[in-house]
Amino acid sequence: MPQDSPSPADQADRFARAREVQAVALLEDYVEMIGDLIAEMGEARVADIAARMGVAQPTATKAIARLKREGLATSRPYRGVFLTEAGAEMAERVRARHRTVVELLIAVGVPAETAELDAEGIEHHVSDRTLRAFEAFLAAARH
Amino acid sequence: MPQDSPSPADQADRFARAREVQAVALLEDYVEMIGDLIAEMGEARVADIAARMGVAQPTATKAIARLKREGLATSRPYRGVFLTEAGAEMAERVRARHRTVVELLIAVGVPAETAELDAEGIEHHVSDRTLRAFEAFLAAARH
DNA sequence: GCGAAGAAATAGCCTATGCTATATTTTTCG
DNA sequence: CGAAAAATATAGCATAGGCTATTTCTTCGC
Ligand SMILES: [Mn+2]
Ligand SMILES: [Mn+2]
Ligand SMILES: [Mn+2]
Ligand SMILES: [Mn+2]
Repeated sequence: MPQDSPSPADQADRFARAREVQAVALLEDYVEMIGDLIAEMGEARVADIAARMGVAQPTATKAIARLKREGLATSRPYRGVFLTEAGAEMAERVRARHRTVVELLIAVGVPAETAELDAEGIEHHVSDRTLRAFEAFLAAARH
Repeated sequence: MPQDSPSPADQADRFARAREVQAVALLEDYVEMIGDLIAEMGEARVADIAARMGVAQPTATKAIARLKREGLATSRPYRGVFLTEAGAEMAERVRARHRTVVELLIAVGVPAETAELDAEGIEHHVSDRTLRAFEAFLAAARH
């Protein structure tokens, strides 16, 4: 069955969706990781955020400005970064999805290291519907 | 098993990898789709490329300029776009990976429509190692 | 309490991707 | 053939996300 190709309009919608996802992917990674830092170290410093993201410090500062602009984080000059309620909620959701994606990859035979590496990018494109399917598959696999 | 968190350096590497993937994702989508157009219509016109990508025509023109710069496509003003050998090779690889990702998603219980939607973004983050795991899983699932 | 060190902010630059508006070229058709 | 229409290119603008260099603020240690 050579599954017929999508209509041009459908395909355009898919690409548009992928672009939208991309626009929030960076925010998701930042809030998840800032949540980690607060949990592990009690606070999230700009220097640590930059180090974990693998970017220069001004790059992290600019990203934090965007998080604040979008209501996901708060901070005062020369002080640590905190998550708003919305930010913390997003962090929790993103963290859970990340774990599920890694587990799903491992469950279908991907080596753990590779699963972690690929999941960092894949996770952002996993819709709620797909996430539920992953969870159901994992529940079934666990008997 | 609370799988210990990655070292900051490891995590930074993962994020860096995801950023690199992102930089080539757009090129991959363009070459795959240009290949489709050539196969279906005999040629790839800028207007059709823009329509399928869901972007304005000048946006497509600019992307084509980048494809040319990177040796993946050729074109002359007011004429169609063609893939170079490297471009055609990439298109084939990307097309195969796209199919495998969709099949894998369906195999673990994702509805076909959703699989197509999510795959458009996921595919770019699927490494060779993960792709091989997907293929092995699908082969096994087919008994 | 004060100066050095460290952390964060700011300035200024770059590329990639979007867009709209407009100019130019090719194609079509009366 | 030649004008109108269609397609493509170009100009100019915006935002996101990188960077380095420099300034400013906080913290630490004597
Ligand atoms: Mn991620
Ligand atoms: Mn993640
Ligand atoms: Mn894609
Ligand atoms: Mn694709």
